[in-house]
This record gives sequence, C-alpha cells and structure tokens, in this order.
Amino acid sequence: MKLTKPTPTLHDVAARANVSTATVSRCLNLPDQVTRRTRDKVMQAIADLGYAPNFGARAMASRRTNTIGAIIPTMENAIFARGLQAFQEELRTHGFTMLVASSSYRPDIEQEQIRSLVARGADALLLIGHERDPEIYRFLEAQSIPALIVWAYDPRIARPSVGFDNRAAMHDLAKEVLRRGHRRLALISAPVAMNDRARERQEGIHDAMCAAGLDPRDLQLVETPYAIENGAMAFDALMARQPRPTAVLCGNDVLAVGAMRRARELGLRVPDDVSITGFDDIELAQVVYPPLATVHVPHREMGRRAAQTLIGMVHGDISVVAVDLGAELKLRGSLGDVPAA
Amino acid sequence: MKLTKPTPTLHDVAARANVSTATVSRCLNLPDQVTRRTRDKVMQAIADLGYAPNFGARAMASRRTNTIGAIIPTMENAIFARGLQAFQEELRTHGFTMLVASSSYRPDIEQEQIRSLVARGADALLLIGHERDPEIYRFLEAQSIPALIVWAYDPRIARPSVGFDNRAAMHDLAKEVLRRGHRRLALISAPVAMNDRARERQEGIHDAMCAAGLDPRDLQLVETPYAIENGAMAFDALMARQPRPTAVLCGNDVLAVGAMRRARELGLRVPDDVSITGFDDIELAQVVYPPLATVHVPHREMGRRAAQTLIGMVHGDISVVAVDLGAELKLRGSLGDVPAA
DNA sequence: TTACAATTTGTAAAGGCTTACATTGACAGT
DNA sequence: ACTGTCAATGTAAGCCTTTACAAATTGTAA
Repeated sequence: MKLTKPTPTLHDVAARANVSTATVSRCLNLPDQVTRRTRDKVMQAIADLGYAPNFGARAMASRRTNTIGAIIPTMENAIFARGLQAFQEELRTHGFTMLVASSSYRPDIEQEQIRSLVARGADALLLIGHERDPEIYRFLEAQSIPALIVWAYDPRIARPSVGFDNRAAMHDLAKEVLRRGHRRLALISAPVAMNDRARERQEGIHDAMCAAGLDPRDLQLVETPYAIENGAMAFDALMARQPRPTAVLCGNDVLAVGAMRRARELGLRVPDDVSITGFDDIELAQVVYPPLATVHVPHREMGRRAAQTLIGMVHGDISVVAVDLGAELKLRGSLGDVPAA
Repeated sequence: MKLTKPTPTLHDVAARANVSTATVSRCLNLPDQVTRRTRDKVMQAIADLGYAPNFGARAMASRRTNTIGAIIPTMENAIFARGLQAFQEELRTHGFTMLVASSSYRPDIEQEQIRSLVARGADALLLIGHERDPEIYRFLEAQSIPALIVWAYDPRIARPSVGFDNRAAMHDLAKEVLRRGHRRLALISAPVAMNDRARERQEGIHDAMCAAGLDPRDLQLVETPYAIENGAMAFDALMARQPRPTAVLCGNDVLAVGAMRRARELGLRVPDDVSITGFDDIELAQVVYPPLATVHVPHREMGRRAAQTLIGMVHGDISVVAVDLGAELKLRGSLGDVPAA
C-alpha cells in the first residue's frame, strides 16, 4: 500500500528553497531579476523535486500560451508532414510550440479539433484550404483567434493566407500535356467534396482543355481517397474504358505512383503507352521509374512563412493578406508525347 | 479604434442565461442533471457567445485532461506517422486526445518535449524505444505519469512496452540472406547513438553472421540519417569498396529505396548484381521495382494496442508488462541468390 | 393542507500560477 | 549616523473551471 505522491507544485518548491512562490516564478520567467544565490537554491529545489510548472495554471495566470495550433487532413500524407516539420522548426526558433491535430478530411472532426485547440489555449491557428463552414470562422472571430490559411491562394478571398494557386499550377501542367499532343485526358483526383485544393486542380485542367478547344466534360474522372492502392485501382478502371485516355493526370503523387505501379503490372510502358503525372513533388516522385512529372509544392517555404506570419498576427500585425508562393512544374520522364494513333 | 473583445467565459454564459456558473458547467459535463428547459437556455447562450471552455482551467479544477502525449523522432518517417494515426484513432474512440511532439532524434529535444507534454497535463506518455537518460524516467516517476514504450521488445527491461524484437527480426532476415549464399554483407544503418532500435537491428545481423561462422566485424557498415538521398550516397560508398558486398541490408525502407535508385543509376541490376533489403514495410516498398524485401513492422496494431494499454494505465492498471507483437519477413524481388563469382 | 423526499439549482472553495504592489535590505552620498 | 535609491523579495488578488455542500423548488403521500 503506497501513498500516491502528489506532483510537486510551485508552493512545494518555494517551501523547500525557503523563498516565496513569487521568487520561484521569477526564477523561471525572469531569471535576472533574482540573485545568483537565490536562483541556485531554487533551481536545486526544482531538480530535487522533479518539479514541472503546470501549463494550464500558467496559461490562465499569464493569459498567453505561446502555442500555435495546426490542423491538417492527415499525417499520412508526406507533403503535409513535411510542411508541418518546417512550420514547427520555425516556430521553435521563436519560442513557440506547435499543437497538431488531424481531421481525416472530415469537416466535423476538423471543427471539433479547432474547438479543442482553441480550448487548449492556442494563440493562433494554421488551417489548410479556405473551404469550411462559415460558422467556424465566426467562432474564431468571437474568440479573437487569428487564423492563417495555407496551401491555397485566392486573392478574391479576404483572409490571411500563404500558399499557391492550385488551379493555375494544374492548368500549366495540363497545358504541357496538351502541347505534347494528348487529347484524351483522365484525372484521378482526391474526393472534391469540402476540398477546394482538389476542386481547383480539376478546374485547372478544365481551363486548359477549354483553351485548347476541347470540351472539359470529356475529362475522364475518377475520385478516390489518398492511398497508393487506390491510385492503382483507379488506373485499372480508366484503362478499361474505351477509348483509353493517353494521359492520366493525378491529383497528387501518391495516386500517381499507384497508377504507375499498376501500369507496369498491366504491361503498359510509361510514357510510351500512357503518360502519368502527379502533384506535390514528394521524394517518392524521383524514386519511381521513370521519374514522375509533377508540380512542386513549396512546402518548406510555406511552412516557414506561415510560422512567421502567424507569429506576427499573434503580436497584433493586422496587415496580413494573401501571399502567392508559386508552384513550379517538374517535367520528368513519366510525361511523354502522345503515342502514334 | 476597436475594443478588444475578451473571449467569453463560463461566467458570461451564466449571466446571459440567467443561471449560475455551476449550472452551465453541469450542462457541459453532466447534461442529464439539468432540466431540458434550462439546458436549452444555456446552450443557446453558449452558441450566441461562441463560448469554448478553457482547457487549462478545466484541467486544474478537475485534475484530469483525458490527454495522452506521444513523442516520435520525426513526422517525416511514414512508419511513425502511420503508427500515430492508428494510435490517435483508437484514443478518440475512448474519448482521449493525443498531443504529439517530435524530437528530430535528439535526446535533448526529446527531454524538453517530455517536460512540455507533462506540463501541458498529459495523463500518460507514449515513447519510442527504451534508451534515454535515466533522469527522465525518474522525472516521470516523480510526476506519477505512466509511460509506455513502443517499437521495442526486450523482456529483460521491466517497463511497460508494446512492440517487437528488432534484433530477432533482423536476425531472421539476415539468416535468409546468408541462406541464399551471400557472404559479403553490408549494412546501411540509421545513426545508432541513442537509438536502440538501430543498434539492435545491427546486432541481429551480427548474430546471424556468427551463427554462419562469419566474423561480424566483416560487416561493412555505413551510418547515415533517415533520407532517400542518404541511402543513395551510402550505397555509392559501399560499391566503391573492394571487395564489393553482394547484399546490402538497410536499417529502414527509405534508405533501401535510396540504395535501389542509385543501383539503377550505376547500372547495377537488383537482385542479379546486388541484393538490397529494407526494414519497416512502408507502401514505398511495393512501389519500387523490383519490390523491396523487408520486415513488416506491425505499426497499426502497435498503435492500437498502445492506446488501449495506455488508457488502462491511466485508469490505474498496474499489471502491464512487455508485449511482443512480432514482425514478419516480407521476402520480395530485391533479394536474390548470390551472383556467381 | 402539510411534511417529506427527490430533483434542480446556487454558493463558494480549491486548484497552480503570474504579477501589481508593498515591503525589506543594501549601499552610496553626505 | 542618516537619508534616499534601487534591487531583491514577499503578499495577495485574480485567471476560469469543477464540485462538495447548501438551498430552493417540485412532486407525492397522508
């Protein structure tokens, strides 16, 4: 029968060091307002007791947390994971901490996570894409929590953002595909419901087709969740159609890589028989053979800039607008000329 | 000049709904102790104000957070990201929330993160691997925070864990490599300092070599951080040695895939000229050609079991011990017989 | 109608920390 | 020795919630 030893508090430390709680607090927060001698005593007591300040109490008393929350659709997507890593590193150098949550692409869960992060005292929030229930934006307004949108650029939306133009990027890629003579295009896309990035990429292709005098309704479309295997299955479905598309554009690299694997399994040569493109430019893109033509998403730069911007917003910077970082085409071996008829 | 609108508190809600703060609190926590009529009034007030309970205050008053912290080396490693996703999903179904932090494989940062998570009120902690400063275990003890180790299995260590035997798994793989006639083995490993998983995998190969009558000191070793490009460079270095190894085992799939890419660039055929193996069995392993022989790490099962176990520990379950989930060999095309001399 | 039980609501203390303000002490200048 | 400064430390209020306990309300049985 052992007594549960309560976790030590500021008070315990003060008692052991023979000082007041205020002094202990100062040792931790404003160390040079306290004598060397006293500080040593206090630090020793802290070490002896294994004391750790209670974050909740501290936040409550000081009304700030130096914490910024981030909500991404899923950690399984390498491009988000990378972006977050950069975001966190930048935050760290400014003394801020990151709180992450993932929504599994579900708006209801995202909303729950937003509330949870706000309740936890996040001083600001990082969100992916603009599209969500207006209710949420009202809530953040009511709580006066600044929010920054990343992964999107749309100057028509008056909300701070750091990202790139998904539509224009995909447009550029599709234009290149068309330039190489392809006329029967297909798209393997992530589900577009409540996903403005996916929708804009699709619209980018439509734009390019229109500009080339094609009917955008002829774009063969398969929607499927983010997973290599799904890319493979979607590719199967497309290859079974008549007439076969000669170029399969994919909403992201993971789907594209699944498509490439299945092409090999079906005995189709890339790009001789069919061209395949991706979007994101994750490491994977250069590991497959042939290397994947794709769009490079500036995830590191986006993460870093987002961190800086958000910190500015926390400090009251009100001048933040939409920033376009641009996304660069990476033309590689998986995209070739249209096969001879 | 706009007044900063303070974020609404329990008190504000109570005032607006004409009830006491206690009643509002009950609406949130014990809804059926309060009349339908009152509850509606209160809920309306909450909605009107955009109120969100203050997590810190709540934690302080109720002395629990229903939050479990997890610290992984990096989010960029897909295998950890996957494991965490499963962990989080399981936690969610039990009403718990996950707090993540990543240490970049640096013990000092890990320690800082552990303190931070504890301070934030984590009821328990998930940690990767056993090896860390004993000081940390003492600290957790002093704070009475239960901790569970994953990704490792070592029955000699009396500490709750859910994982698999890295050494035995790598031993099995190396045994198969030797069975296929390979005698000149190389290992591309993650840095082993403060990384018991990497070290155990290396020792597994030593075990197999000894059993086959080889001198484990003949294992050609390159240590390099987790990144595809590093795998490629390490492979370069190994191929420049004389005599060349005929089989290159890798500490993880990412390094292995880098090695495979470089093999292709060097004009070496896998597995005809050189065999390559990985460890983890991430999706990547089946995307490359030939598919990568590797060891399947039961990341989902591990995440799920870890969540259940940890919740049990929070509730006072004291009977937790070391659990071995096993890791299965995945023999695939990148491992072949030793080339004729 | 009255008394009592059961249900609903209110009151106030506690929880760990920061910080404005008050107090003490040391030291320089005279 | 005495006063005035300034640095170091202490005191106590306040941050927002939960919850034990008290009070009020409702319903029921006699």
